[in-house]
Amino acid sequence: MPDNREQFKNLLKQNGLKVTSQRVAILEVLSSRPGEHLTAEEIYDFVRVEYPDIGLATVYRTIQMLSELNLIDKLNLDDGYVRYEISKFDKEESCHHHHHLICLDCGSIGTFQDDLLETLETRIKELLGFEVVDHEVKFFGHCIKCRGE
Amino acid sequence: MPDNREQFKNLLKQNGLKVTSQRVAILEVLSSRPGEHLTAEEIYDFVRVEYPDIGLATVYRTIQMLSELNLIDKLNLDDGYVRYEISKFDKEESCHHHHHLICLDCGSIGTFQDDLLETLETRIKELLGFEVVDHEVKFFGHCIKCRGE
DNA sequence: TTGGGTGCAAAGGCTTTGCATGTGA
DNA sequence: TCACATGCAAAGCCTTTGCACCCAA
Repeated sequence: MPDNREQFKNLLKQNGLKVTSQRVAILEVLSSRPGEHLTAEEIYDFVRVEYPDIGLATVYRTIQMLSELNLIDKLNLDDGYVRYEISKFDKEESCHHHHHLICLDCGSIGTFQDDLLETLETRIKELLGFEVVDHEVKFFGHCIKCRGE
Repeated sequence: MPDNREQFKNLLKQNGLKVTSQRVAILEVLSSRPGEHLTAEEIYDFVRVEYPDIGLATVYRTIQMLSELNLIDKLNLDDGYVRYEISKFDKEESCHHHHHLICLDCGSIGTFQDDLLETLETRIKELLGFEVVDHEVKFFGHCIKCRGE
């Protein structure tokens, strides 16, 4: 998406960051795979197809930057890898992330959008005085495919 | 709690594991600090007060075992440490864990028990055919203490 | 020109593993 | 006795960092 790419370049400039081919390529890899949850190593492998000379350290550094710019979301499944996916919203609006449905059988990662948690967050604020600004929800279970088998 | 300690010893025996003073001591440390979320290193430091000769590897191995026996729960805050706390239920009943309220200001970790998520889980099953068996929920925000300051 | 970015390799830091010794049952 | 558990140290493994070179602006 050339439009998004322009937005990205502007965002970099706005933050005093330089537009490099590596950064564009890494965002491109993530943008072209929405819903996939890639590890740094996997991103590295995808980017190397176009940029064989890129270093893994650059991937890590760019990932960190993209995360701070809220362009990508982190997902930790406690398997030793941190995974990343492109955010649905480019700006840092008060967007609550979707929930992840992790299949214990095949390892697939589904998603689910819901606003029921806001009820919960209101209740937490009323009962405990804790003001929620973000949340992270993971559901573990069996996906429809694995249940059928 | 001498009663819980007996239960623990029996559980070990039932699983063909030996009752050692190190294992008892480690569970004791976690049992006596409910609601605290200790790293392996912290557990190690506490246990060493009574057992100065214990090895860090033993702590890691015991933690893993306790986790498999569902006696302790894992908590990952993505800060490089995995934390552990004693489970509320000794047996592996269908107990859904409590939610964690993580203060972005002071780092304190509160908890919240709720069953609203079951509604959500029912909806997920109906809409997507995904059968939830466990979940993990973290809320990030500002605790009542930090909000007052 | 010039300060941030990159690649490479080395270092970091939590966790796991190998192995000889120790110890519950 | 003997299989499992422990301690110590080394190895693993993902990630970060140092540094010289490079390149957008």
